[in-house]
Amino acid sequence: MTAPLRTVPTSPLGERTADWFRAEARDLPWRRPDTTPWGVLVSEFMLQQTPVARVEPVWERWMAEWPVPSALAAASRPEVLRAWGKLGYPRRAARLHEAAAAIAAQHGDRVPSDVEELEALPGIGSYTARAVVAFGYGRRAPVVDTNVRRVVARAVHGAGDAGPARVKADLADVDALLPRDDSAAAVVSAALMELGAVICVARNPRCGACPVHADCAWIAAGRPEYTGPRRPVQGFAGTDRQVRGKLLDVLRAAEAPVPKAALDVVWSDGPQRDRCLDSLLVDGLAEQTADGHFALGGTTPGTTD
DNA sequence: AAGACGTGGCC
DNA sequence: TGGCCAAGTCT
Repeated sequence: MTAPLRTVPTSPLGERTADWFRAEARDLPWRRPDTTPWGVLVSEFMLQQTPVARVEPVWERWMAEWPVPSALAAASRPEVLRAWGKLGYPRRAARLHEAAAAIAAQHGDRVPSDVEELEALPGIGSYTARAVVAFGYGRRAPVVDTNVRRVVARAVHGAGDAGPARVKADLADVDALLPRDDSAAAVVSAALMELGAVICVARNPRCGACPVHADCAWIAAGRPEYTGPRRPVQGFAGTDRQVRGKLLDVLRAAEAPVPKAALDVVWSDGPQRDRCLDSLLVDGLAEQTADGHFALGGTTPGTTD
């Protein structure tokens, strides 16, 4: 091999993180070499705002039951919601169900490998689209999630934490860390996320074990504390979110449609309860049967025309 | 463009 | 104990 005429711009940060990742990456089921892009897509839906440990068992069962998009598309909405279990944010399950139907019907049962096509699917935004391109197809794509934003904020910018998203600038920051080569870039993308997930964590980062501590702008600056604006922590107790959760919990456990009285017992505030039940109907997570009972369900993809 | 949207574990 | 946090998306 001849040496390149011009030095390829490389990032020590990206390369060292990738080396560390190749040696230390967690053995997660969706990282197995035989995982399909569909398996990656399912994992990304489940991992949105949800810890790895809770996702693992659900992902295993899900992929055994629905190994291809068309299989999920053929399932009923109640089946899908029960399989989702208590992962949280059940609208994700509904959107994954709808995305599967679209992939089966419009993409020949093959998960798109193009960012724009992916983002056109329900429940898939900037992060998930690029994660599928990188981890499902081994292609170069800047993957920006909360972990990566924190790593970049610290290691590159020397700040204590990331602050509010700056979508374009964040993408550019990460893009600058990726090598040109597709598969090498995909490894760096996974590696940056892993670093943020296990080493460069939000509280008590493990800088002593960090593969890039020598290149870290935050350490160089003396690990200054983050002073910028914090996203307000969302309350939960007493919110519609909690009530919806309780309602759905009853419907998930029920083998047959339940009378409204079975739902009334989970929350004493009547108006709030009714509002939440209605929102579940609107979201396609619950449905009312002809005899006025309630059940898991709602719009099933493919049944409308 | 803030705020809604579940659930549970950790310190 | 209770705030904080966990691979976001949508409106």
